[in-house]
Amino acid sequence: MPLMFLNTLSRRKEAFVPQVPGEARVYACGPTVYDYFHVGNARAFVVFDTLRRVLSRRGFKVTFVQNITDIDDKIINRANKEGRKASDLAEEFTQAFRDDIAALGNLPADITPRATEHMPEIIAWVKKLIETKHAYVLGGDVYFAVRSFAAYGKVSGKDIEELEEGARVEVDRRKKDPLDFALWKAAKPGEPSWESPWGLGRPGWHIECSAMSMKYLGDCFDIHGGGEDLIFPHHENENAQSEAVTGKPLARIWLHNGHLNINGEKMSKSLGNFRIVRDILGIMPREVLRLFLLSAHYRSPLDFNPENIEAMQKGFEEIWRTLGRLREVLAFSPEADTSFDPLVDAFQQGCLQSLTRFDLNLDEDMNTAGALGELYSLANQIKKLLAQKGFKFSERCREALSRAQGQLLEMLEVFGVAVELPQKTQAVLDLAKKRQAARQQKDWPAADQLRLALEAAGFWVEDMASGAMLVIPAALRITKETV
RNA sequence: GGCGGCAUAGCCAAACGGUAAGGCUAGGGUCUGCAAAACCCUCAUCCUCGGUUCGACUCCGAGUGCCGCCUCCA
Repeated sequence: MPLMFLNTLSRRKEAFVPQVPGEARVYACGPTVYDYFHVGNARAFVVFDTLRRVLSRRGFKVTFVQNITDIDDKIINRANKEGRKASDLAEEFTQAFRDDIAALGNLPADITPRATEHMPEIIAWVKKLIETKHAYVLGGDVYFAVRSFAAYGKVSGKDIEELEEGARVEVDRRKKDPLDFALWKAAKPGEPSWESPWGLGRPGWHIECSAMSMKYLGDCFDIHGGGEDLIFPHHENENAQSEAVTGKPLARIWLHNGHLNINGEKMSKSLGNFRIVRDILGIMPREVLRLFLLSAHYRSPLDFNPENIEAMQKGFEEIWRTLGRLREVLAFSPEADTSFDPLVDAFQQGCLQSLTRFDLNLDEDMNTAGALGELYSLANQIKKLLAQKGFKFSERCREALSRAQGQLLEMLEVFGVAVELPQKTQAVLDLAKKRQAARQQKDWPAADQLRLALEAAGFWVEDMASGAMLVIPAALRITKETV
């Protein structure tokens, strides 16, 4: 079964067939560094981080490129407002982006090209577009002529004539066509600028992505991804300025994630209804945020609200608890009793089935929501086996549980969730020992007291029917302040 | 106005023609020194109306309702 993706370009599901067998070259649009990124941005980042994990899991050697736009109107505007140098502002938020994306748990991109470090490549592309008559110079500006590229509109499925009727932008009369967009902008006094054949200036928004993606991934790479609000004009323009020259689409498959809503409305900078990831990670575990962001199919809208987050927190705690129990139980010495072996067979089969379905879901247009269901299903099967009353954990059973533990961790890894259970300190071990002793002597007040002490130390206590006591690290939690 | 998407139980959310995963919540029960946890059981015929089919949540048409893009935006 091949990986399938719904390609924005063709509007249909297509099998993933990379240009170079066994390799996957992926480009995902990164941030414009003029502010901290918000949860809506994070959705895109997490979705495409998951994409590369899925591709890796499927055995592809992935090259993942994510750009950083560090020169742009918004950066200049904010810098001006704050009386700072644009480059300083960009530097600050580039670093913030790197910190936050790591805190989110994303794998670092293989390459994180910055626009300001690729001026020669960008200028070369603009020149090439002028030479091939797809662009023209107006004063110190250079524009792409959309009419020169017959397939303009193919990415977004828009009709060029319709677009013009609805055009809401104020039209620069000098342009040949209202839809023509800037490849190069002449610098205004005081603005950051670079030398070019057209005088001092800076690149337009779209050209950097074309220049950098093709530099690192080639003319026509495998997957290009971003939020659905980038389809037009950003990706449309990126493709136009590339394909006009190369004759090939910039990427074979274009993937776009749906928006993150907040109270039913798109979370966005301009609406002002955004929550920055930096703050959110201060009040909730990143594991919960990631699971939440992947709890709906990537193309569906997803609503960021306290109820949905709380539900995910509960689910995460179950998984955490299951892993905690496994750690405890696997530390027990094996029992000789093998009477439960038939149960073990069914258990192993069930686990394997969950894992298989997990992968099938991911193969099918990266259905993380379906895959998450299988993850829970596996966790439930483990919990049920652990809960067998009087169950003797024979060597065979322990092996099965251990395998299931590995499977669960594998699944979590695809979601970018690495559960690191805190180790029990000597003090905790001592408290646990004392509590067991108190229980054996039926000294209930002491046992309860010790349980409270353990809870204060961050560990849950679970008494098993067999008399054994599990000491499980308490799960990370959302702090009181509601999201 | 143009283009696109979505409508599944109290909430979230899968299923890509064969008779509705999973999570949260809720109710009932079992277990337990207590508490916690755990375990068991219960809870939808899939917006409306037509059509195609042996058979549709899944395909087609119409309607209704949301949402997004068409301007910076992940």
